[in-house]
Amino acid sequence: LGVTVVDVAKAAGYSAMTVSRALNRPDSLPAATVAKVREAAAALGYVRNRTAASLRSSKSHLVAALTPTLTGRVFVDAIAALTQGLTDRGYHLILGQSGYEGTSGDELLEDIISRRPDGVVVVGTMQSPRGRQLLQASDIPTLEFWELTKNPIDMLIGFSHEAVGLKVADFLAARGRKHLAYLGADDRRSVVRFHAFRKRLKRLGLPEPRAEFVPAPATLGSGRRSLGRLLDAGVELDGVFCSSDTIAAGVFYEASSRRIKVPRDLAVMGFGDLSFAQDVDPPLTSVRVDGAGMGALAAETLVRKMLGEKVEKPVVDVGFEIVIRKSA
Amino acid sequence: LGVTVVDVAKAAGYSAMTVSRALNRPDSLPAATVAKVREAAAALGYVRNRTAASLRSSKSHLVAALTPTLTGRVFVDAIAALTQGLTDRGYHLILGQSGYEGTSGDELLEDIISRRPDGVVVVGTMQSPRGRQLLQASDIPTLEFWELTKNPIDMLIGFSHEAVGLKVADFLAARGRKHLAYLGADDRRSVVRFHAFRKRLKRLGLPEPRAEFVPAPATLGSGRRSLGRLLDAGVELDGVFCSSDTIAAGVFYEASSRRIKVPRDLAVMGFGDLSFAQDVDPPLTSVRVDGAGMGALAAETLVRKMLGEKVEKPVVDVGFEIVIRKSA
DNA sequence: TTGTACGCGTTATCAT
DNA sequence: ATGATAACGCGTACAA
Repeated sequence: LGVTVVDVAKAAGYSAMTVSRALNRPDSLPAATVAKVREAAAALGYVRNRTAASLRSSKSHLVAALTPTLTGRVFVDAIAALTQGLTDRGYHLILGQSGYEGTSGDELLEDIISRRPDGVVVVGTMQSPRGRQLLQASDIPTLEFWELTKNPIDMLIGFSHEAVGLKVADFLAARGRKHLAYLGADDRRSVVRFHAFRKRLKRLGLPEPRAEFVPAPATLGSGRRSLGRLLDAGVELDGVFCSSDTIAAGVFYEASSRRIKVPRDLAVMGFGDLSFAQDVDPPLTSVRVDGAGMGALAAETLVRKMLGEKVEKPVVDVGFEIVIRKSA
Repeated sequence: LGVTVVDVAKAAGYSAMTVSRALNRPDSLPAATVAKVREAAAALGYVRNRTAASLRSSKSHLVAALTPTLTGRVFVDAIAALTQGLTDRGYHLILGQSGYEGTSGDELLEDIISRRPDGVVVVGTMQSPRGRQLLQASDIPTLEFWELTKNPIDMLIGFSHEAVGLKVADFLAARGRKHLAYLGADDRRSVVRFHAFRKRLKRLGLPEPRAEFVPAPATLGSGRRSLGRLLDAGVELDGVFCSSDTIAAGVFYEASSRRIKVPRDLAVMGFGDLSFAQDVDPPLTSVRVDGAGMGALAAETLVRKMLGEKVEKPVVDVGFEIVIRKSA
């Protein structure tokens, strides 16, 4: 592994430069030369050193992702697609978790920048002012991911959690539901959906919705218990909007154990359209978000920018879709 | 961002070397010197360049993870814990997905090695001979993760999928179940569990278990349909072992819709002990694996090795546990 | 088509 | 306690 281009050059009877060229841009040399170099490289077990290459060319071919603790199926799909898209284009993804409070977000960011990534994906949005400044000063192409926000640093791919809340409120209201509740995790995006949900209901002249929040990540059990609490408190209810399909599944269980019929007595909406949504009883009406698609688009967009091409649409709202099944 | 140690040195009235020392090993200098250097660095917005540092010191502080397409909750927990453990110790994780067949596994590996990671985590085990050779030749500390195998390259942290199959067979047999089936995804580890399961049943003199495999990742729906197929075929059944809790949930649904009582008529065992296992009806008996614990241990072990310390137990079987609830 | 000289930013090493 | 020098391995820029 201590083999360098110079060693390969000697073995092949060329100079280091020719080796470099043969390996990186084989088209610019006679096939014969390339062949000899490749042979020598293989014989010596040469593996190029991208650290050195990065230093010299100031291109790291590295993209850093800053994420809160990864959780949620759709989200994992998105990261997987992002990773794949980058890998396919010759980039590697390095992961930085901003979730835990061990390192402050800004420390993490500086840590990341010290690697001189060619691009950065910020999941959620960069809150800290110093962080934003650091990113802009470094003029590293930056893409915010997952949620639409008002002042993107540069590129942004996501969907509007507020729009979700509004649309679901309309949807349930249009179906004649009046006494609604929101059951969700307490992460920020879920809270945003709730506020929009409430706001729209108010505008529609419907009663203030009840809300039950539980610590993320929400589980089936917490959904079950959330509904239980509401019902035990005697709250009148004919529809619930859950912050995840998992919670909705819990609602199904609790409703069933109390002989409450879905959707007759209670309309249930989930979020995420997980794979099981179509297979539960009744099939779950949910909000679908294309995580994998977002990840792939993010990879493509970011790479384009990193290559210096112009990105025609730096901000993309990928939207969402209400998948209507039987539960609401 | 073009600020270098030399710039900081000038501003602080020292040499580049002193700046380097002040930033990296502050203890080795007078506090006053360190303070001045820090001040100058902050004023100039200096962020160290680890690419250059890596090249010179041949320590990248990078760990590469080679994973099949990430799927499964427990598994994601493990990766999250691994990332966190490494980050806390000053390393970054770079992700390489071996799942997709776009790049061959070996290409991916060479790509990874070109970054000169200080350590590599192979999820699952390195199959390809050339891959193994590449890793051993490079003498990069390597840790195989997730499943116990016979010839680890070096370090290994995981559990025995074979042991799971055996133990579950014993468990169901001990409870008097005789006509068993295995419902699972077709990934390799699931298949290993099945073979062990069958082998042990045979030794116990029980009938050959039926098996239904579906393409990974398995969903609730596929579990539901798998059971349906067996039942439609008139197979006699008093117990099933599922390759994931998700499949088991599907079995619950199908059983319920056919008026089959769990566990009276049918014992159901899951795998993974996902968060919902305790909240379904009846609570699901499952095999628990401590993903987060494994990830944390892997980080600790690998870092120890990378620092040149001796790793007393290079191979750790973290085991598993059957969590007995009501479904079996 | 191929080679030479130099520099990327840092740190190891030896000196003072 | 601090500095001078060189070197890590590669690619840019130019030359031949």
